[in-house]
This record gives sequence, structure tokens and C-alpha cells, in this order.
Amino acid sequence: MQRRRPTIIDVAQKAGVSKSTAGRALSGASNVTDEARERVMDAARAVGYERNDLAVGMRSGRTGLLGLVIPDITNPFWADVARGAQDRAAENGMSLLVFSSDWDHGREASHLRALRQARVDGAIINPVADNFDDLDRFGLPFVLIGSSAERFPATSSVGSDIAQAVRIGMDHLVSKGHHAPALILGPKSRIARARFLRTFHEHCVERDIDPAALPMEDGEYTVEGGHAAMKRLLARGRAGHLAVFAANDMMALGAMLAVREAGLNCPEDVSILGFDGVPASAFSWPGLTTVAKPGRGIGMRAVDCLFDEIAGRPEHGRVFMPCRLIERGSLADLSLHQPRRTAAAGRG
Amino acid sequence: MQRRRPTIIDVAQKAGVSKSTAGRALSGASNVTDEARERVMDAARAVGYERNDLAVGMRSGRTGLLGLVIPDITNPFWADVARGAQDRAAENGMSLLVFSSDWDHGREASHLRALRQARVDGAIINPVADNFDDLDRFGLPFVLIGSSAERFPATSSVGSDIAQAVRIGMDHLVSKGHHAPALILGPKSRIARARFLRTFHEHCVERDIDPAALPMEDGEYTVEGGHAAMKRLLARGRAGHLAVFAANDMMALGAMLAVREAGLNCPEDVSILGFDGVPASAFSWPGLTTVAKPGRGIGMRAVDCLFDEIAGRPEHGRVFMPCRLIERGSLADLSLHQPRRTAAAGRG
DNA sequence: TGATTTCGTGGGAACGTTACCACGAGGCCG
DNA sequence: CGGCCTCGTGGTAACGTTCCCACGAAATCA
Repeated sequence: MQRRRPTIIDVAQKAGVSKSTAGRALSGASNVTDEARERVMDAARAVGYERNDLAVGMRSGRTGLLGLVIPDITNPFWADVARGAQDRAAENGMSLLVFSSDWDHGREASHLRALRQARVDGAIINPVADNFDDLDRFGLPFVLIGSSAERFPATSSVGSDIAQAVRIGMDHLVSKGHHAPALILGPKSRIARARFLRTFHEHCVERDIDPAALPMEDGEYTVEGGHAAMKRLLARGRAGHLAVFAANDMMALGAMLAVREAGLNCPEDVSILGFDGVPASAFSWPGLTTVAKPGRGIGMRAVDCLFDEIAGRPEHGRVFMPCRLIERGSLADLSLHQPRRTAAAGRG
Repeated sequence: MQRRRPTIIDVAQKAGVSKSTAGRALSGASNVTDEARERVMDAARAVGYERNDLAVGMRSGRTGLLGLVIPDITNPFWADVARGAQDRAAENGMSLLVFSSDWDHGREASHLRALRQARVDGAIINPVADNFDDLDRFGLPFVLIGSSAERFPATSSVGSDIAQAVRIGMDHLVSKGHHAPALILGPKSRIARARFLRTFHEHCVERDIDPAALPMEDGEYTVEGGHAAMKRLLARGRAGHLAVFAANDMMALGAMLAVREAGLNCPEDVSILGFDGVPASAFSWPGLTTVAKPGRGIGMRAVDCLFDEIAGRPEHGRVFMPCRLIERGSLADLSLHQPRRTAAAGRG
């Protein structure tokens, strides 16, 4: 801070106009002559002027800053969301403050306060829990993201279309000859689990399958959770080929491990379908077939919705973005014949 | 922006003091009586006052904002760096603006300008290239991170200790009986490659090995790059067991694929050691033994160094943070006997 | 006791930009 | 020709906090 930076006053003096005219020219306002505008732009370049967003924000109420509060930036899904948000923000000349909440109330509250103090123009938030008091009092435009956003039906939100995802997953299992797959579910307290189950039930009803007859286990959304659930499934015994739809990729990868430990092979003996599309799923052996969530798309769309919120345009309600199937090698094809396993089939 | 937010003037009025006294009490200054301070704090609570960082920054020159410019937030290593930086910033009541440069000059320049306009207190930057003009003119305190920082020896920087990493990798290979491993290197233009090679040569000299006699291939730091390099290594023919030290985990994972395609097994026929510690390496089969870079530690340390830069304390020069070995199942143990492959050994 | 020092308080100005309004010149219309 | 309207320009004040200095009271010292 040793050297004073050039201000609009310096530009105005060099261009021979008032600071009002200089400000108008620099901000692209229409009520400036082309001749004055050019003189101002030249002067700005000559003195090395760069706008001071603090001063702009003080007077105009707009800082050009957006906030993003997600559970953990090192989680690949949330990193994708952040990437999409970054890109859309940058396209619109805005900058993104990124915070990791670790699903902790206190951290979330602290980050929300930091955003208020920084006077961000708006924020994208994956809410920690049914913690609407803090959000209600946030006092700035915001858009919710992720499954937990469903707890706040009156607010603008963006998430994956879990119903569509479960449907394409189930359809794909059926197309491969797996008509009665087992399920590995997430914890009972989680929103995503309820929605996964609901769609699964609908699918069964449409195809005259009794959902109660299908094996189901649950656990945490972790490798360990999936591993333990798969061990329990295998301990029930299996009549021929077993197909499993896991609630996320980490669980699916853990399940693959349990299969191997039981002396069985995936996909020859046990087929496994994941849900998420984390990068690691490309490197298991065989590569995991999975239904990928649109992380980056969610980030981008959330920024779009946030711009609408900031501009006071009508609310979007809840936006569900479609997922997509990534086929690799973890599902046996029982529909026609048993394909030979090749390296090409093993990688996505 | 419909409702005016409480300001220090409101707090001062409610507490019956001047705005100066209110400001001093709220900022923790010592020249306020305890009685006045308490009255001010109660008043602030009662009116719901929260500091306005824009106003603070305008007058004091400090915003409480830090910038982080990395290549890609979805890259696990850089996400770890960001996580470390976030945590350290949050511990110190500061907020982090995060940008992805995609190794693009224009993007980097644009992000640096955004940081200047936001009047951040300082920035942590993985420089895109030998682009020192922009950095020299950045005009704010900064700390460089990553290998490309080595191009700017006069500035404060934090990175992985590649020499130490190569040394523990080579020592580990030797301890497993792999005395003359092959190398899969990154592209010739990359700093990390040069340092990797230099340490490798030192290691060979210390152990009376002729480095020129060891097989080396190179490629991009990608799965495909590693896959192609390994195919070329295998095409040279091998006398017995082949051990390979790959320049990063993606290349190592690609190399594992090439081994499998050649009808060989890892680690029975070919041992592979990676470098990076990306999460996906835990899920290959067998799990990849690798030398992990301290991403999170780098992020944290960089914030510490940046605080020193901001405070005008003596420069740190270049800080190299130690890497650590993650042992999984991709290295055969030729030192004593051939261990049986078990699931426990396959996972990290 | 008087002079000096220290401490707490309050008031004004600064920070850099935009919002807002007044004014003059030029053009248009009745 | 006079009145009205539009456009471009410039000046003032606002935004919310901290920096800076002046002042009065109390304590300390010679």
C-alpha cells in the first residue's frame, strides 16, 4: 500500500473532464459523447487506472462477488459444482468466494456471516440441515443446491434429478437382463435415500415387481459403508447372478472389494451399478458403470438462477438437472450372451 | 437492498457514545473503558450490527479477502491445496476467492485483475508460465505455489519437495528389491520433470548405477500419456521383473492398463510406483503404491507465508514440503520372498 | 502548587466511486 | 420568436468505517 493507485480523479484531470464524465465513460453509460469517452479511456490507460470494487460496492450496493458454500471442496462432486459456478461467474465478470462447511452448523453460520460482511451480491449454498432460520435471515439473494435443498420448498434451488437417474439406472439394468436387482442404500436420515427409494418403488410398480421381495441393505455413503452392505447381501446367499444398484460410487467401489474378498468376480458373478460419476470409478477393475450427476451443470445453472434472484426476476422454484449413464465394465450382459471381458470394455 | 442495515452510527446512538468510541469498542482497541465497551457490544447485539468489510477496506486498506489462482479446482491435488488454504484463511477470519486458470495466460491475467479490483489483502498463485511481467506488476502481496514457481526464484513460494519425494520413492523401490527401475517421465517442457530427473541421477550416482542404462519413456501427465509410455517400455522387451516409477498417478494408472492389455500382471510381472496421491489410486486393482504430495499442507503453508508477506515480515524464499509414501499393492516384494496378494494388501 | 504526561472521548475528514440534481446549450414545435 | 424538451456536463453528497487530531480530566512528578 505504499504507492497511491490512480483514481477516477486522476483520469478526469488527464482527460480534461469532470469526475462525473470520467465515471460515466468508464462505466459505459450512454450520456457521454464518443469524443469524451475516447479521451477518458486513453487517459485511464495512460495512468493505469483500475476500478476499485470497494468504492463501487459502497455506493452502488454491488460488489461483483458471489459466495459458494459447499460441504467439501476436495469431494469431486462438489469440486465439479464449484468449477461450473466459477466458469459462469467469470463469464459475467464476477468473482467467487468458496467455503467448505464440512456439514457443520457453526461453520456454515460463520461463512454466511463472512458473506454478509463482504457484501456479496448473492450466494449459492448447500444447506447443512433444516437450518432455515439462518438462511431466512441471510439477508442477501441466494440459491440452494443439492438434495438437502428439498427441505426448503419455497426457495430457488438446483439439484440432480435423482428420479430420472434411478430410472435410467434401472432401465439400463433391465436392458442388461437384471430384472430384480438388490439395492445398497444410504443412511435413513438422508433426503437422497428417500427419493432414490421412491423412484425405485415406482419402477417396480410399473413392471409388476414386488419391491419388498428385493434385497436391500444400507450404510454410510462411504467405501466402508458399501463394503459392509455388500458383505451382508452376499451372506444372504444368492441364486445365480446378483445385480446391485448402489446409492453412490464410493459405496459401489466398496462393494466391489467385498465381492473380490468373497472369491467372486465382478461382473461375472456380481454386477454393480454406481451413482455419482466420481473420477475414481474409471480406475477400478473393471471400471464402474455408473449414473453420473451433473456437478458442473448444477454449478452453472445455480449461478444463472442467482443472477435472476439478484435482478429480482421471478423465482425458478426447484430445477432438477438430468444425470447420464457412463457405461464401463461392472455390469454383466445377461440379455443375450455373456460377453468376454476385454480391456476395452473395462475402461470408460 | 430494501432495508437499511444497522451501522456504527446506530450502535453509537443506542450505547450513548460517539461513533469513534463505538468503532474502537467493536474493533477491540484498548483505549476504551470496559464499561463503554460493554454498552457498545450490547447495543451492537440489540440492533443486529455486522461490520461492513467494504467500508473497512476503503479506509483501512484491508478487506479480509485472499485470492487463490490454481489451474483447475476439479484436479484433486489442487482441490486439496484449496482446502488447506480455505481452512487456514477461515481460522484467521479471512475469506478466499478461488479461480481456475486452466493454464491460460489470458485467464490468469483476468483473474489477477479481478483480485486487484477487489482489493484483496494478498494472493496465492500457481503461475501459468514464465509470465513474470504480470506478477511483477500485480501490486499486492503474493506467494507462489507449485513447480512452476521455481521460475521466479526471488519470490516467496511453497511447493512439494520433489527431490525428497523421488528419494523416498527410489529408496522404497530399492528396499523392495527393484534396483534398476524404469522411468515414465512427464513432458520435456515441464519443471517437475527436470527436478525428478536430477534427483534420479543423484540417486544413481550414490548407488553406482549408470542412469543412461535405465529405460526411460515420457509423455503427457495423463492416463493416455502413461499408457503409451508403458507400451513402449514393454515393447523393448524385459528380462524378468520390470519396475517402473511413473511421474504422476494418472500416468501410473494408464501404465497399469497397458500392463493388463499385454497379458501381464501387476505386481507379479510389472511393479508400478506412482507420484501424487490422487484419490483414484486407492481404487485401482491392485491399489497403486504412490508418493503423495502434501496438497493441503501446501495450501496452509502458503497462507501462512502470505500473512508474513502482508505484514511485511522477512521473506521465506522457497519452502519445500515433504511428501509421504502411501503403500498399497502395486509393487512386488523381491527383497525376500514373493508375498501372496491379499485384499488387505490391495487397498490403501 | 504548577507543569507535564497519560488516557479516554468525540468530531471531522478521508477512502473512491456512484446517485442525484441543476444548469446551459441546442433543437424542435406551435 | 418564445417555450419546451433533450442531452451532456459538472458539482455535491452519500455510502460506513477508520484515521487522525484536539480537548478535557485525572494522575504523576518536580
